[in-house]
Amino acid sequence: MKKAATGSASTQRAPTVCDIAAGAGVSRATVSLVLRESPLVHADTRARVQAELKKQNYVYNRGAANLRRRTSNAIALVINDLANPFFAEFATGVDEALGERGYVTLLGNTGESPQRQQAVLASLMEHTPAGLILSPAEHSDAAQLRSVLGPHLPVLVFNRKIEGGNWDFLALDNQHGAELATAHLIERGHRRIAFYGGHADSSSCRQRRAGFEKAMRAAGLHARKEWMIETKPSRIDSAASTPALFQGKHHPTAAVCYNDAVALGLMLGLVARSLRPGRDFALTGFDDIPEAALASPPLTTIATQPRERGRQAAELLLAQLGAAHTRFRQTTASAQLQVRASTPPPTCT
Amino acid sequence: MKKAATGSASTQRAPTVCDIAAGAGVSRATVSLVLRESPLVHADTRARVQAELKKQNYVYNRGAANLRRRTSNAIALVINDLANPFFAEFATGVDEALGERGYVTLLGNTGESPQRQQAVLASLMEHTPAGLILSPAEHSDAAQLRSVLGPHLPVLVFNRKIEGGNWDFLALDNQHGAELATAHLIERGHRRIAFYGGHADSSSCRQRRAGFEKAMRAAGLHARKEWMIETKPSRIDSAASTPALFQGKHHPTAAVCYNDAVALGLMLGLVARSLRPGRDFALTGFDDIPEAALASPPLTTIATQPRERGRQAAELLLAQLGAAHTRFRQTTASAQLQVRASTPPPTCT
DNA sequence: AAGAGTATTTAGATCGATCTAATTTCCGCG
DNA sequence: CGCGGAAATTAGATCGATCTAAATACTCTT
Repeated sequence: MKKAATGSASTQRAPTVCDIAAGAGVSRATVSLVLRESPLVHADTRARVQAELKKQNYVYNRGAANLRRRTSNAIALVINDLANPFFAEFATGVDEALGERGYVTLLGNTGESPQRQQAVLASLMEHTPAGLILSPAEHSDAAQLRSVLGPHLPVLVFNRKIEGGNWDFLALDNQHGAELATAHLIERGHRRIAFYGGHADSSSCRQRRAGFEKAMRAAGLHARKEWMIETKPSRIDSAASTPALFQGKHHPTAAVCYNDAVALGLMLGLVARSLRPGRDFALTGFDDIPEAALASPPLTTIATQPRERGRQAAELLLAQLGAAHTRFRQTTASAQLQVRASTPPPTCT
Repeated sequence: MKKAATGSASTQRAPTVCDIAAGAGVSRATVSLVLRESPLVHADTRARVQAELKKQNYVYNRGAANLRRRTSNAIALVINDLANPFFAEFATGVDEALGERGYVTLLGNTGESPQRQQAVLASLMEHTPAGLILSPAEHSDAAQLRSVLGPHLPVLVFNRKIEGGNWDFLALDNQHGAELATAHLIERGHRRIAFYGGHADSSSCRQRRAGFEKAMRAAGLHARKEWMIETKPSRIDSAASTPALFQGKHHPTAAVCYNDAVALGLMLGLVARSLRPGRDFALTGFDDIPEAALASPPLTTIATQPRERGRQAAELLLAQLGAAHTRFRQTTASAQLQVRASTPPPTCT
């Protein structure tokens, strides 16, 4: 009510616990207790302090609090390619789940550059985050990472395993996913099936190939070397590499693609050869990005639910914060087959 | 080299200026000066301190520094829909530009909810960011925002003007963009053109409609009320609303769509009616999201270069930090017409 | 009405880096 | 050799909230 007091506080600088304490006629300590909702303070006092907080439009200063508390409510989230819808969805899920639990997201994007990743992490570490969710850039080095992160920071690695890094890891079930896709094609009657796209030296590609081979073996089929084709995991390169599928005497009638981007590229490449995807040739993707459902024909794919993975990553990390960390653990998120029109039976047997 | 010293520091807790000072035989103040690259300290001393910093693997504590300095290097970035590739690209651009200038991004996502926006902003404000880049949720309230943000925080609003908010504003040239798209269709020979999609009460939709009407008027054509169709700005709802275009006696031969998502949805809706987009019906989008180029047919659209806008937003905000803020200013980013195959001339006139 | 026991409040030190206002060191020159 | 002034360094207070340990205020009980 007293204009002078309110006025001077709001125009000068942000009010502090001191100002509130003075206004409410209590000590700083009491104000601090109210802020942290301690049951120690008397209901009447609490009410008086809270009224004063509102009156002075107080905003809590986490930085100051963290200094003494030695723990913060910020979680660093470092993404290898934020512009990729898959990771944007993942980031959305992380931020959503963290926000619900009262945490704040410190964002960094590395654009697949390990150098930039080091720089970004170093910068974020200065803000003493309580933990880190890292979707690592390709060819990340465990030793380098450990040197920026220090030995104590709770870390959850997503998507790509880091060789020699003992951090908790949330994996997509690449192998099982590819197995499902392959089995689906086999069930539809395909016998000559290729595995198309991806870098064979990336762990996710190796795992998907393994799933493919396992399903083929289980059906008594042979996974031919010349039908294991590498491409960059991009639409463009995938489209350009299409001819590699049709070089020998026999051609495959279907392909399990490394991911949706590759599958969509392959569709373009097929069209360019006057083959109609979903008619003359069957193919599956991986990820279930939004476009997959809208391609023509709609793409049969493996759904990984990136937003859900983001939420899961956040929860795994927060769980790690609570408990004393024992051993590092790996979680594998299951993937589901999403059948659409791109996987008809073969036309000629 | 002395294992005991190094060991005890690294296993106990993070080293502070004190530890470095002790190790290098100087005072905390000197270490602090070295950290801030002050020219006051002697070259030899600087070298000695820096060696010690490296030796103890020191990491700067921004929180502590900010407390005294009353300024931080964190910028809050709050996005209305991070899962949308347009905003994901925007966020990528912001983070990129901020990172280059030594700033760190505090991320928040609101999912178009003004309530969540208030909560997210309140939470981020506790970290005393140096500024805010806000892509506001629909129906954001200026007064509410001002109450969370306080009167002094440098703010840059992106994309949606907030009624009654005196903040710097980076706008897309919605009107001119829509004008370009419309003029392009007219130039191709279309006369019966619809404006399809978006919420008529959103400012960006109003502006795009205004551009559409302006171009129509300029060509002596009439923008029919019944061909101004509202949909949610999503693919699904757009596809479902397609029949609205074909109700009267006369049908449009082309549509200027609110954005790419709407245009891609409309394509689906057309196909469902056995109309071939890019053959029997011409349509344009807005945004030039990556999918636009890969749709079939590839979509003629208005390119807004979201990543570039992100960089621009970051630079505008940082400029505002430097100078004493005078008046609030509006910047309008130009948009370019990107012609692709979705806009043929009309089949029957 | 005093004492035990609980409930509530608080003074003062503390977190880690920075700022202010010195103090100390260094140098050249008379 | 000592003095002035620049260069380099530093002790101690400070930022805002929290913690510790102790003081003060209640409530019963007898």
